[in-house]
Amino acid sequence: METLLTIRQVATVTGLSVHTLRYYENIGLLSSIDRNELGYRCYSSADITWIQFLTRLKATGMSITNMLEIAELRRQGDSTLTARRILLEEHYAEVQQKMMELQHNMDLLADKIVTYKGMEHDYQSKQSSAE
Amino acid sequence: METLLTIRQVATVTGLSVHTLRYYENIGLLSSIDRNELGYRCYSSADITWIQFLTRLKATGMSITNMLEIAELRRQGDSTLTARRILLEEHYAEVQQKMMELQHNMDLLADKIVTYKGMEHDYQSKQSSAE
DNA sequence: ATATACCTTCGAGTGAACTCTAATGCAAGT
DNA sequence: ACTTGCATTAGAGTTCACTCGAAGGTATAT
Repeated sequence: METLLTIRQVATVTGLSVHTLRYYENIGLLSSIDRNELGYRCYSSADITWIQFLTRLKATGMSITNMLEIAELRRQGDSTLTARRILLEEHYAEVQQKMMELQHNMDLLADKIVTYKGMEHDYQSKQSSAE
Repeated sequence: METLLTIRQVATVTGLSVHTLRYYENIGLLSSIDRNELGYRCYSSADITWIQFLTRLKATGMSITNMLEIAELRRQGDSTLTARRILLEEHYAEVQQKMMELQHNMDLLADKIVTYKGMEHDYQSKQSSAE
């Protein structure tokens, strides 16, 4: 028999808040989380895996709207595997592009830091010569 | 005599909107933009350079609050050069850290894409054997 | 003279992604 | 009996960084 987790346990495991887990279910990112006899949510290990996948998409900057699109396709079954894989590949390519642009900006920032060091040196020379 | 730019020209050059330029001035990211006889803003080339620097900080994910801190130090003159440089270095280190984490998540996403391809293959075999 | 195309200010509105509150209920511990 | 600690729902509030609208002024073009 599979161990089922409470919402609080899932929050601890995934790093999401209890609020966020309910929010994700409300908007349709999580579908059909089972309830126990008291109406409490019981998460299966498949649910945890799916939440961790969503977390990874979020960590790479995917919007909730795009995650919803993938969640909706998943609900339709294995016939949508290719469609989902293509969405992931597109997202991957976009993020790679953004990372390259970010690295460029970081290089410019590094240049600026060097410039600052030169200015600090000049400023300190001026201060000491004025003594 | 230096060429001074209108707010619209600055918007075109920097890629920020006219609204955003006024917003930045209101909150203190831009200080003492000169006005002409009609009260219109006249941006100097030093102003443009500063705006482009802010744009770069923004592109690397710096919050407006942190940019304000740097802008405030800049207003106090060259004695704050070292303080500003240290803030930049800290920001740089944080972003490098985030980029490493992002790359890790991207690697996991790439693995997932490979998994999907295997699942697609299995699904297609099953479909054709069921014919 | 009037339309257009700018500019000004202040302050309200937007969208994303949560984040929290209120009202309510159950069930085990002291 | 009552507190604590968890759960439920709907819906309101928050934060960030803009983004826009209203009301009004000025200068050039027709």
